[in-house]
Formats: sequence, structure tokens, C-alpha cells
Amino acid sequence: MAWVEAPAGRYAIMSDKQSNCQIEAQISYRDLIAHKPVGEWSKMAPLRILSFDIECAGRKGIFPEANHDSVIQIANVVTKYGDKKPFVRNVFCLDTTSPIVATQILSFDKEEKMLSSWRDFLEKVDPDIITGYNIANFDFPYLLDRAKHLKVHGFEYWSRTHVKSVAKETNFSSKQMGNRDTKATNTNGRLQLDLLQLIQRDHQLRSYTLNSVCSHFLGEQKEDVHHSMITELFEGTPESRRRLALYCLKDAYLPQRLMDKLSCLENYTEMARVTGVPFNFLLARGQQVKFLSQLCRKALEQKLVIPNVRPESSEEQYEGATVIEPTRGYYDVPIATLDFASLYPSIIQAHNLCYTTLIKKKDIEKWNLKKDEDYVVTPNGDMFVTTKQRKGLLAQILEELLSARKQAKRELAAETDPFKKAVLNGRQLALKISANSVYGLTGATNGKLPCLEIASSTTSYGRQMIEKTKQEVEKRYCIANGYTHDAQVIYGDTDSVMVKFGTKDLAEAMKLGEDASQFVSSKFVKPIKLEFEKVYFPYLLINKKRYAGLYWTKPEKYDKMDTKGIETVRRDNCLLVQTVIEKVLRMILIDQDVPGAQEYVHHTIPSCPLANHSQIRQGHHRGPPAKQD
DNA sequence: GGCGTCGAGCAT
DNA sequence: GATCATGCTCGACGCC
Repeated sequence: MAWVEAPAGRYAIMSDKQSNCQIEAQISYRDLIAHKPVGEWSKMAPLRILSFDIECAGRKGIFPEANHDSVIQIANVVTKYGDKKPFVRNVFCLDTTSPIVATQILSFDKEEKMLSSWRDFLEKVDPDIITGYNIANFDFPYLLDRAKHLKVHGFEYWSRTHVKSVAKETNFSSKQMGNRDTKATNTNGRLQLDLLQLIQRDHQLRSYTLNSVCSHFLGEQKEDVHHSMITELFEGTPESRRRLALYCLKDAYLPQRLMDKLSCLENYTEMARVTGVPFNFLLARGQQVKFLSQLCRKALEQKLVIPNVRPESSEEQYEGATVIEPTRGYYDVPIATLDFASLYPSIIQAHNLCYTTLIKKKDIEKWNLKKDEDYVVTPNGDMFVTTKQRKGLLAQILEELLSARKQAKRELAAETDPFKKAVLNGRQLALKISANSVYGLTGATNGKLPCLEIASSTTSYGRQMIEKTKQEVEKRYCIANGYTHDAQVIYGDTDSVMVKFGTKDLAEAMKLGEDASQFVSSKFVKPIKLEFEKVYFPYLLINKKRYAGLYWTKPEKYDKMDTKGIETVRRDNCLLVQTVIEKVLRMILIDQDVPGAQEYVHHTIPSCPLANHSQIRQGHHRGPPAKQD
């Protein structure tokens, strides 16, 4: 893969018509990620946000089909950005409907008239952003199909240009998120934010119905009308249709509330700005375009050409991270946790790993390069030139992303205005995600720009580092060196080590942890840094990637109970399993009441025999699987 | 009942 | 036509 200088004065950036990756030449990369006054958001005050929901009169037991089942109600809520309350609340209803307080009811006798009048409403409100729940896969296509079936003239003009809106079937598939068949409707000039898509991307929940999502984030349930009731209510009286309209209205309002609560608009806008991709890509596309877009900008700045090649897809796998063999058991002494901060990004920076710095053996002879001075050999055997020769694009991108993040975090800490805080937090988050995805993309063998040399060198450095950390800590903190106990690394995964210093005193364990992090950090190239984060006490280490413990950051009181990989955090069990194990862990860790925990399990699941105490200490405390509804 | 394989879901 | 990574545990399932 050749990276060459572009012809003087001309930018030859990889052109990719499909992914619209072409970058406008006048915007510099630095401008995009660098600090921008948050005050610019005040200009967004006039932004109008439409949140809507439709109801259909489905036949019994059949999912509504646009060719058969009519649209009976469309509820709309329009809010100005920054306002607490909407300034428009209305419901377009088929047939007469009793009034609802503070809400405009528009009754129609014909479905065609209702649809075309809703479109006029859309044009009049002229929203900048359209949101709702599952609008991309249901409401938009359904409305379009229905209008087509009823031959409503001019219904499909929803955009701000003279372009018709069309629902297209797209297939979104990625290894990360699995295969998803989605539909996409264009509304040129108006952004779409489907809350279902957003929440499925950003949050892992047991259920994604609007009802359960709202109870999770807003702490309230929507008024649930079973779908079989919808037709029944519609065919009843004005009063029953009013009940349906209320339900529909609430479904329209809740996405707006979720959007505010989760700062979706702020977070996504900042992500679009940092990565330089269109807003709609954030929900419709994957991680790769964001990275490519950033890389294009950086390359453009330096007049570099990114080769437009399609590497043959290979099933090659490379070695990943080390997981230190756990010393399983229950620990009632403090366990200090040391973490490398942004491990992979910092490795890429420290060793200048990049597409533009990768060299081969023949290059070394050709240019007469000197080892360690001009180039380094990674533990994996690949070779990269040092910053003395050329600083890699990836290192520069990461450096800028991470320093921009530090800046955003500083401002966040000083800011008091909740709106500006939300923006800054979104920016900080976007910068972090961007930095962390760089490594993954170099290893994506079926992607656009894989580079296994970078990926496997990164992990090989990581493996070396965690091993060295373990050795250094155990070598230094021992009785022979005047410490009271021999320290022992009992577990570690990728970028972290759990250390048993042996002391029973929390404050002392924290001091040792802090000391160790500084000591080990000094042994590595900048900006690699080992940080002391927390102490677990007590700590239950069940297996690799499965543990629980009380999480302390100050010696006075624990912050929380932390659980990793155990059934309490997994979504593939019934709730009973989750709650029972959660309660048992609480009894063991917080109350330190093991017999009580046994008693509780036995009481809940009588078939579970009472285990003896020694078994629990070995971590075999779980009874037979309790699978039932 | 032990053994291998596969997929889900998590940790990092 | 597009899709960030690997490591690990555990339950389900088929097989003998």
C-alpha cells in the first residue's frame, strides 16, 4: 500500500462516490476538532423539533399492512430547541374525537384528507429535526405506502427541496451490531433522529419497547394500550377515540422527552462535528466512515493521497490481548486496580504506528536506516520509522483528539449552564469514542483500510506491557524490599492488573496503588500512563472476566458494588436469576453474611442444596440454574 | 455423562 | 454494498 505525496498544490483525495467521503477542501481538520465556543449553540434556539407517532387500525392478530389497514391518528408535538414545553400539540384524527386539554384535535371524515392535511402541517411547521420512535422502519414507510395506495396527490414531498421522499430498503450489517434490515427515507434538509435506532445503538437493555425504555430512563410508564385494543377503541365512541388519541399523543411526546433527557441532539451533533460526517450517517452507517472521514481530513492537510484500493477480503486473524490467569477466590483484603489510560491509542502514539510509517526490510537497506534511531521493530516483528523520520497521521490524529478531550473536560468541570454542560459532555464523549475506535479499524480485515501490521503490533506491545507491569509490581513490592507483604497480581485483562498488596488497611492499599502506578508509568514511553483507579474490598474473583466487589475510591465509604460478566449484568437469563444472584452477592460482599446468602438461595429455590462454607470460598457458590419464567 | 462445537453476550 | 477488534465463559445441542 503506497502513500505518496500529492501533486503540488492539488488535492487528490480518495474519491468514494458511494460513501460520500469527499471532503470540502476549505475546512481544515484542526478547525473541526479543536475548541469551538459552545455559545454557538445559542444560535440553535430557533431549531424546531417535530416528534410524531401514528396509529393504524390493524385487523385482528395481523400486523398492519399499508395496502389494507388505514392510518387513523397522527399525533404531533413541536418544540423549539431549549424550551421545556412544546408549542404545538395536536392529533390528526379520523372520525369525531372528544377534546383533550391543551391539545388541538383535528377531525377528518376521510383518510385521504387527513393525510394530505398532515403533509400541509409538516410544510407549515417546517421542522429542522424529525423524531419519533421507530419512525425510520415503520411510520415513514407506512405513511408513504398508505398514501400511494390511496393515491393522495403530492403527499410524498416532505423535504425542503423539491425532492420526493422515498423509503428505501437498506441492509445494515456489521460484526459489531449484527445484521439488521432497515429502511431509510430521505427528508432532504430535515434531520431525522429515530430514538429506537439511537437507543439500540447506545444502550444495552433487556427490552427496547418504548414502554420499557421510558421506564428505564424517565422512571415512568406510558399508558399501555394493547395493540389488539386499537381497532376496538377506534370503532367505539368519540370518548374511546379520545383515549386512543391520548395514547398516541403520549407516544409522540415521549421520544422528545427521551431526547432531552439523554442529550441526544448535543451528543450526536458533536459527534458529527468531530468526525466530519453528515448527521444522518451517525445512525445509518458504521464506525468506519467516521474514521475515514477524519483520516481524509488529516491527509488532505498534509497533501497526502490515500490509496483507493479494495483489499481482498481475508479471514486472517491476529493475536489479541492477554488475560492473566486469575487466582480465583474470595478476598477480604483490599485489591488495588491499576489501569493503562487509553492503552491502544497511547501505544500507537508512543511508537508512531501508522500507515505512513510502516516500512519493510528492503526499505531499510535502501535508505540505510539505523535501528532504534530511525526505525523500531515491534514485538510482533513489524517495522515502523520513528518520529525523527516522519510522524504518523494516526499519532497526530490521536494526539489532537485526546488533547481536545482534555480541554473539553476542563471546560465541563468549570461550566454551570446545564445546556452548555450537555454539549461539552457530548464533545468529550465523541472524542473518546473516536480515539478508541482507531485501533479497531486497523484490524478490520474486511473493511476499507485494514492494516494488520498496525493492529497486531499494537496488541503485541499491549501484551508485553501487561506482563512487564505484573513483573515490576511483584518485584518491587516485596518483603525483601522492606514492605510488609509480598504483593501478588491476582488477575488482569488487556490493560489492567489487580494487585493484592497484602495489607488489610484501605488507605495504605490506595497509597501503594498510587505509588505503583507512578513507578510503573516511569518505565514506559510517553504518553503511556498507568493509573491507579480504585480498590476492591472485598473482592470475589470467580473466573476470567467474571468478578464482583465493592468499589472504593476513598477510604471512608465504598462508592458502589461493581459486578462484571456475572449473570446480574447479562441479558440472556430470566429476571429471577438476575435478582437472586444480585441479592446473594450483596449479602456476601456488603453484609458478609454467607450463611444468610445460602439460606436465601435455598428459600428461593428449594431444590438447591445448601452448600458448605468451603465451597463458597472457592467460588462454587452458585446453585443449579434456575430457569423458569 | 463426557466431549466437541456453536452462538450469545459480555470484558477490555 | 457495507461491515471497528480479540478473548473468554457458559449454556444448548448433537453424538456416542
